[in-house]
Amino acid sequence: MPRRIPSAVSRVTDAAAARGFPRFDLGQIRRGGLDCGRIANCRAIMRLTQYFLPLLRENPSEAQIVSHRLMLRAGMVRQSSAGIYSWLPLGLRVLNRVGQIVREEQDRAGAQEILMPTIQPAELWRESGRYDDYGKEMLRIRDRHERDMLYGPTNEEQITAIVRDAIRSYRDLPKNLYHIQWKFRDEVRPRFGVMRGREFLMKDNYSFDLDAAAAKHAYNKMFLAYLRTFARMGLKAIPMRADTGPIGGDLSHEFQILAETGESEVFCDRRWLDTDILAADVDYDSDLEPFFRHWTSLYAATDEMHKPENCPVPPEQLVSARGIEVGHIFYFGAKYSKPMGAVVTGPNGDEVPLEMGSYGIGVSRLVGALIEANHDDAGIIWPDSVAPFRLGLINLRPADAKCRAAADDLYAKLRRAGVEVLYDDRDDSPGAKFAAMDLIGLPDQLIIGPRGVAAGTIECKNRRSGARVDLSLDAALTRFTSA
RNA sequence: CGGGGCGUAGCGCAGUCCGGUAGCGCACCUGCUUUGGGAGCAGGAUGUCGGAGGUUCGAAUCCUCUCGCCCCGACCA
Repeated sequence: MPRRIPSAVSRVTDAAAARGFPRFDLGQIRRGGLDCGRIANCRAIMRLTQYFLPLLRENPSEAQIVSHRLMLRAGMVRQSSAGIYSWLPLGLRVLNRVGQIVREEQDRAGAQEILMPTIQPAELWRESGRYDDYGKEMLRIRDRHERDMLYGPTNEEQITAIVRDAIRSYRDLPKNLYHIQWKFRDEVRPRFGVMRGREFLMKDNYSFDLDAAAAKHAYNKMFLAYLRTFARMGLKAIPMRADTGPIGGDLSHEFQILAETGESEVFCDRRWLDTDILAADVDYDSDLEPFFRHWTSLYAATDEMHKPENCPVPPEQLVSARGIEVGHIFYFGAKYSKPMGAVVTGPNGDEVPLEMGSYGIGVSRLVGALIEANHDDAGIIWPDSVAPFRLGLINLRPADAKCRAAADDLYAKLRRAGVEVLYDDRDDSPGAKFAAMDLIGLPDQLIIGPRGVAAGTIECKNRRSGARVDLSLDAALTRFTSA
């Protein structure tokens, strides 16, 4: 690179550094030593005077349940039509966070990410026989050539077609492919905001194995991955024996979060309430059957699967509650591979239909479910792992030069350290700022005001506990940059 | 898809029964004063009353049709 260009760049980065952006070392970037994701993040607007955060003071009349109300009030989403939403900056950050945790745990479990289309040809669904079965929930579209298309409600057919065309031998197995993509199901009655939308973001994956034993291992891997995924979000999602529904198949578990606003009735052993579902770290390549048996030994079943007359749990030990379904896994063998001709040549030369499973996580639904599980009267309380920003920084008196200097300085240092901090630098009354920050629910708040600045301290408030502590600016910085 | 409810300013609502120049609170704009839990004063802007048709001298209001949204149920990640 010519010499004079880096100097021009360095002037730019000097100016950027003065505004709180990190100074980029081009050499370091070229050597791959600087995380480009972090650079992009550091460029993002995080000042409330510039950020698009349309807060609502009152509850919109169309929103009835708490997560829907709070998502609208906190400027996370706006409704476009029934069950269809636009995601605004704050909401999109959470959606991406949730998606990223799902992605990391899928990758860890050995699944590989792909991206399939939202629009699918009807032909594929005629092959599996589901085109007529699926009914009015499938949004059918006709293109300009009068070809029948559809907006995918799920992707079993699509993935089966991809795999059958690409995989010939049992040596190519196992495979597990996932994507995170928008789906559409034309629900008769969408409700509960993003938790029961018509358009929704879902992670779905599909496992392909040679025989039932290998397929069960794939199922167990996903079972484990799901426990880990939800635990990382601070959610207790109980695996429950479930009906296989229109996907079909032999074995199925739903992962349910207990919440008053859950849409279905679920039953489980009382001991689940005290069970801590850890983000278990188990070797995915080991025999997972003992693990699976352990986590399915305590009774838990959805309404359709629960039969009071032969329930193994005595009534006094049984809990009946409402559940939000955030994940669903299926083992269905050759249900799709057989009619669609997805076969491999086995070890002894026979053609064998692939043994398949499919696994879903409602990514957009989880955002609502997370709020159902984490809020109080003042607003949302984000778990750290999914919070749109780690910190909120409030400058109570932007017009005061000392407050401004202290807040700008802290903001710049936090940004430089890669901390995601939403900075309320607006000229507004203190009460309004406190209320806004509580509403959007960032895990911790740093509050800078004339009182503290005079004493050389800022206040640090934890959103969940409400605990407040006065810290020096340096101590506050260390607290959130040293972890 | 059955049953119910609601569409009036960005949000929350009154006005509709009983037709007569479209209102209130918050938010917004301007100015001044304020500033540690949704500030005060003064001034200002904002509407095809969901849409179409009809009745009438005159319709947010009455009649007909229609669209949208919400709730309960059935259904669903």
